[in-house]
Amino acid sequence: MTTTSDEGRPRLATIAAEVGVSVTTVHRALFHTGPVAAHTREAIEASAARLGYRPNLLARSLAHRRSATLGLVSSLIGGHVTSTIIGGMTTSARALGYDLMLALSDGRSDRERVLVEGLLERAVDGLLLLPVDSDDNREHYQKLVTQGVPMVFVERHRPGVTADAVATDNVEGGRRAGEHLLAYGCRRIAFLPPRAAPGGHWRHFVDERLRGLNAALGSAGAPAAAVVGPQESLEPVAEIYAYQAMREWLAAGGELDGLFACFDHLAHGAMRALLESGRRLPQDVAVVGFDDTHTDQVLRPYLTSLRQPKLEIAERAVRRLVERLEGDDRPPQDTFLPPELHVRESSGGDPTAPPLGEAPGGYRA
Amino acid sequence: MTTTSDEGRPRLATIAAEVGVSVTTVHRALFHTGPVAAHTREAIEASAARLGYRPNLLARSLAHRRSATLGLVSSLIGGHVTSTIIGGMTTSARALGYDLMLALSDGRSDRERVLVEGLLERAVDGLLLLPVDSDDNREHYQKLVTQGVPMVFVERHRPGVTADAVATDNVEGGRRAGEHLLAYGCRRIAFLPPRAAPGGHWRHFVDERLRGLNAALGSAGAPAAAVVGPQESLEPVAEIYAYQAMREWLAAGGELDGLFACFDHLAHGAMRALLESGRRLPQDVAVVGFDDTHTDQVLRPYLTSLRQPKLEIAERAVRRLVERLEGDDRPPQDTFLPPELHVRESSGGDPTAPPLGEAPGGYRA
DNA sequence: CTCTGCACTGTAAGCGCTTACATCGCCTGC
DNA sequence: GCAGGCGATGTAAGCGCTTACAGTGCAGAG
Repeated sequence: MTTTSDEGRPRLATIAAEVGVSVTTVHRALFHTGPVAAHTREAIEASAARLGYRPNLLARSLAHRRSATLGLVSSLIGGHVTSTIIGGMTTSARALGYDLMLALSDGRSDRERVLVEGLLERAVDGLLLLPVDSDDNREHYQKLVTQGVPMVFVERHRPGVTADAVATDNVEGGRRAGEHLLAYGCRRIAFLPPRAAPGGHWRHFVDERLRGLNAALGSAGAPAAAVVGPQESLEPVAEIYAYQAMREWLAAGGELDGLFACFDHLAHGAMRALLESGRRLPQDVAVVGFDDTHTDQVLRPYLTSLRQPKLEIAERAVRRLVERLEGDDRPPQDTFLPPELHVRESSGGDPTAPPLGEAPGGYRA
Repeated sequence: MTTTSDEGRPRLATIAAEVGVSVTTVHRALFHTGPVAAHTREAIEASAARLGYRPNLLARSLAHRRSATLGLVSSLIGGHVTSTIIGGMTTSARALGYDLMLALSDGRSDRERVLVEGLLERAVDGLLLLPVDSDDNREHYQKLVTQGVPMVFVERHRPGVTADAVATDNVEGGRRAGEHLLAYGCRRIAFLPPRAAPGGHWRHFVDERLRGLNAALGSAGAPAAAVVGPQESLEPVAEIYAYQAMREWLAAGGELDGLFACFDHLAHGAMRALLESGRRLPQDVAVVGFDDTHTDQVLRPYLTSLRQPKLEIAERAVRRLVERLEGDDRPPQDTFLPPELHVRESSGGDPTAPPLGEAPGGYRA
């Protein structure tokens, strides 16, 4: 069970023996934690270099009662947004002297609990949470909060847990989408949510974005958005689900001149269905998505989309957590950052504006 | 610097004191490492449960000289393939009792070295490496190998390092693409590599895929593939780069009836340029990509693509590493897994086969 | 010339868990 | 009735690093 790499791994004692001083002195020399005579220090540093000494952070952590490690629990990792945020957090954390330990729940809330416990056993100093978007673990998280485990929720609804959160302002995103579609002249605006995922995964996202949309419509005196369904589907690929849902909805007599899709993948599938139905985009239907993926700039018509400030979210979440670790005990706080609207061809933006070159005014299949 | 959550955290000694036995006995009871009288065990378990005892894995690791943690160093995380593989590895690792510690180099090889050192200081038992695809760190890795650090390279070329590797068989992928295009009737086949990335990032991928392609062409007596350029570009988004490169190449008189793009994002951009040039896909030009992203099934024409066995790669890499940790010392081995070719509309596949419904035979912009 | 102070070094007691070794009954076998 | 064995428990010495507490010796102050 012992890794071969540990066999003769040098430690402080190895150097101490070589140089002929105490372990304490070696420690002081290498970690600058006390005065050491110049020649002693040199001898120690030389010995350390020659032996290829590498401190054992496990031991340091044990002694310090601090591991300089943050636990990261995420329900998913594959998506553009999530993976960018996770990447940003590892980078931000490292800049502050912390490393990240990654645990993926694959969307299962029972597993999530186990993973969190595992991270705590590993003595992470705090938790960054992108959990499953369900209420199953509310009590568990709240209990950890009362136990004093520092945690920050990232891009997720916190089901009644008194902890910090940093997230995109989805309501504001919905509002901006709505205002934009209204300004473009749309009057019959539809909303396309994802399929009802097992466990209610995206529920809060969806609710918030729809709420913002309807807020905008409402204050302009426009009717509330129609919701494109059916949402019960077994199709797991968002694009395909959206294509099917939009087709069925249109076939059932759905009418619209504007569409806000809950995220880009859905918009892409829906646009395909709209184009195939003979509608022109954006003349007949203007479309707005959410996430601002690269595909938006390749798939015609170029998709108008809301872009989350992903790296800023990552950076703020990590910073907030580290502040907590370092003693800040202000009451937990929500930080909502508004997404940026990028107007493109699909909702009347300049079709030549995207980098892929000129194109005809409207776009048809 | 002490996290608040550590204050009164129960330890073995806490339970021992409560129950009135020695720490050793508590240890034996909780970790089933020796005989304990039934009533003693019950009392200990009850106490542990009431106190919410959570073992400190740091201490265990220190004593065991084994952390049950694998270090994962990746140059990137955002992409579909990489993030799926990383997700698969965390899952596979956990199934074998290991956790993953994630470090991202952002494509900088100097940083990569630092990250690897950091992970080793954290006493990870072994390394999973998806490093920058350059030779900069060859010596460093080789030195670690000689020091006995167990490591497995994943989806990456190992520049002369005697360690295990698990990766897609890119040469075979290129060959399959070539054979497929030939069978479809293509005679003037072009290859679209990514822009020359700073640091030569994708170089080995690219070389291998091209080599396979040309191998297929060669054994069929066809001329070698033309390489679409210019590859010097500052455009970082692959789709956009590909669009521009293909346009320029066509404008400069490039001719082709088949295209193998080094990965799907490139194919998407290139197809846009081909369609805008008036060519029909696949009648005038058949296109094959690599990665099998979801976009392939939304963007018309649906793209023929090679799919890496991502989860199998993840699983095998982790398994190989764990085998090493547990004493297997067979000589390092390369495992290459062939990608699956998924034939779709862009190279003559049934245009109705993809899930998005029927479509006309050819496709034009 | 003694005293204070500081630069330098060492000793030892942890951090929380592990484990080799020792102890003490008590049961079984002859 | 006693050796041997085994079950149940304890003692203590680590794992590698940290740190409070003590020492040295030597400078400069008084």
